Amino acid sequence: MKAGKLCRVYDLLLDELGPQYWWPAETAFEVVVGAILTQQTKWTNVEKAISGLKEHGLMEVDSLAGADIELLEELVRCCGFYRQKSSRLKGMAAFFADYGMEEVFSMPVEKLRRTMLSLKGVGNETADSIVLYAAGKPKFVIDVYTTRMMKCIGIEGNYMQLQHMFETEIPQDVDIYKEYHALIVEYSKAYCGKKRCNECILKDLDENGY
DNA sequence: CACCAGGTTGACC
DNA sequence: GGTCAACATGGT
Repeated sequence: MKAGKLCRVYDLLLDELGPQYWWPAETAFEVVVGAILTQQTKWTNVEKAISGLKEHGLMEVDSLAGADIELLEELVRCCGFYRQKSSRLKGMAAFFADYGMEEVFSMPVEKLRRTMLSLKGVGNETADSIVLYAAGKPKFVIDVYTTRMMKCIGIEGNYMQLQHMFETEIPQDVDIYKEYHALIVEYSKAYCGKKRCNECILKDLDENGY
């Protein structure tokens, strides 16, 4: 890609794993729903909830906004935090029903980010996932895997610091942002335990000439 | 049986 | 402006 450390890591991850083509979803709205559901739970649980929502015709703005809260709780229970997630999904849908998803997603990146952050249940990571993967705008998503991997190659910082670093050191490209985040997650899940985190990435960089 | 998962929130320094 | 328990289920 280029010469910086972050670019070399990207090249290594892409070579080892190949493109991931995130986010797995049929529609932009499904990305938003998945982004809330996947918080602190495994994706397999989210898939179950999503298929249940689809079976009940709730994977669309208006129907989800008007859904019965007890039915929602039942459908998303497999994702944990079901009381919070059910009401937050409904609140999110109500917001998009009011303002229109097209209208909202056409806002400039930073304004869209702030708007998403104003929703209950949407913090930094979820907001950025929505901006990048649902609205298709350039925002780099930081998560626990990213923080851990950066720490292991000698880079520490809070969410906004790490995000700023990524956004200034790699090309500002939506597809690269999408792939990079996905690659970090998949690499971490595949090769790195909770403790010995990403020690291996340093070895890989050296041994493979990145 | 203990621990973790593609976090966020509100309370409290 | 940081830290921390609470939120909850399902898999290993």
